[in-house]
Amino acid sequence: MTDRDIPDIVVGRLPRYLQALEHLQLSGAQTTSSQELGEIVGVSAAQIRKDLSQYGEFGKQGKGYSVSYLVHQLQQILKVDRVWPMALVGAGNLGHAIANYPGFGQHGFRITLIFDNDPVHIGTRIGPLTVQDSARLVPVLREKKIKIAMLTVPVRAAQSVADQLVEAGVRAILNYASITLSVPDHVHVQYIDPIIYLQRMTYYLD
Amino acid sequence: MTDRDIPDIVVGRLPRYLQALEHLQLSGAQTTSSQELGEIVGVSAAQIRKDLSQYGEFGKQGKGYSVSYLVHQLQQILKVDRVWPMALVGAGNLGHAIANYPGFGQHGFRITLIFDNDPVHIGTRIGPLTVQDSARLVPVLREKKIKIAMLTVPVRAAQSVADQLVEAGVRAILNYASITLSVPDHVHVQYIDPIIYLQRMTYYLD
DNA sequence: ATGGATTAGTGTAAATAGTCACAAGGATGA
DNA sequence: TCATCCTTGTGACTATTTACACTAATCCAT
Repeated sequence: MTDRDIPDIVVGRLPRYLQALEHLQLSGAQTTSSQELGEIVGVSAAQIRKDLSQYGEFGKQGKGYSVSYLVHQLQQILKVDRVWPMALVGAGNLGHAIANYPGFGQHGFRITLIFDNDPVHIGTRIGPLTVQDSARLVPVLREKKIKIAMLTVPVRAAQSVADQLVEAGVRAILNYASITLSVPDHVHVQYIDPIIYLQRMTYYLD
Repeated sequence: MTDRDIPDIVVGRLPRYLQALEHLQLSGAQTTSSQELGEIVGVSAAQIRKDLSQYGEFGKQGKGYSVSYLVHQLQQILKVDRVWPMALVGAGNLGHAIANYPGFGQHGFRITLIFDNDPVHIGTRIGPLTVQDSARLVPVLREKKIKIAMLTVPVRAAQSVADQLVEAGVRAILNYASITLSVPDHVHVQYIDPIIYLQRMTYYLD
């Protein structure tokens, strides 16, 4: 079902479909169509149908898609039909904001560990968690079998922390530091850098 | 020079080249090559040469690129060779973290206005700025000719705030709310939603 | 029941993006 | 000076992605 040869660009759209479907669900919609969904996410109806057809037949001709069923299917495809424990490395300003953001838990992503290398932060509490010393990062992540980590450390520390995450068996890194990380092929990295996005938009301004 | 028919996907890579070049600059490098740059950002050397060739000839055969010259050129192309005043709408947790992040200023993006509609926040200070009532958003942004805004409001408010931003003449929105915004063609939107990125990675996990 | 309207899934064509390989320009060292 | 080594810029080619158009299934109003 989830063959590896489905292009990454298709995979990248699935979470946006899911997001829109969950909003539809909240607003009480029972069914939707590729047309409607496409208008919400700004993608052509044909594109959505083709993307979904990579994984099966989820709709009914003449009727559309059952919202709850499609939500369920997409959750399975994206493997978010379970709870993912995550580690957060970096307990600075951004780290705190992220640790306190309820959206992760609402979508099955649970921050279970927070690390920092600064003695000022180590031992302090953020919500229900205590900030641990980064020195113990590798053994702890290994033992807890953590597969996902978020990186909110300064640029100068990012690559070295990433190396440790890889060593600890982490397979997915959400990187907030403004640097391209070098990791093995089996590790996935996604970048969140507001500057990059802003520069991408100023290009089009006068 | 900056023709509109240069594909968006090319434009999207330019900020990453610039980021890498600025790091090279900090580490003291005088020149670089498409080869080296490609290794840093994880893109083929030919891709980089082709992307840059859309805008001119910036390198020297046999020698490579002058780092500082290419930085300068990319800054011009991306229009970040100036200071952009920005508005921040939403003074919650995330809004505070963003307002206090020094990276924006370091790259020529200056947050000059902060808005919120919650009386709890209105009037409070964040750094040198006072949080203003969202009710005054449109006239104030118009008067100050603000072209870029960052959105850190709850999902339920995001579209309505976006509509106001458009009305106020904003041309670029960096949206942190997990919803696809509907805006006119002349307004650019970039999305920062960690859940989307995480789901994109869990797909590839076991 | 029936005809018209709707909508999914899909094969094919078109458009877009990326890779490759090479000519040409410039640097370097004997 | 001249031969060799680098590295850019680019045209041709390949691969990928998107759009289009059509069939078949379903719904709904009459």
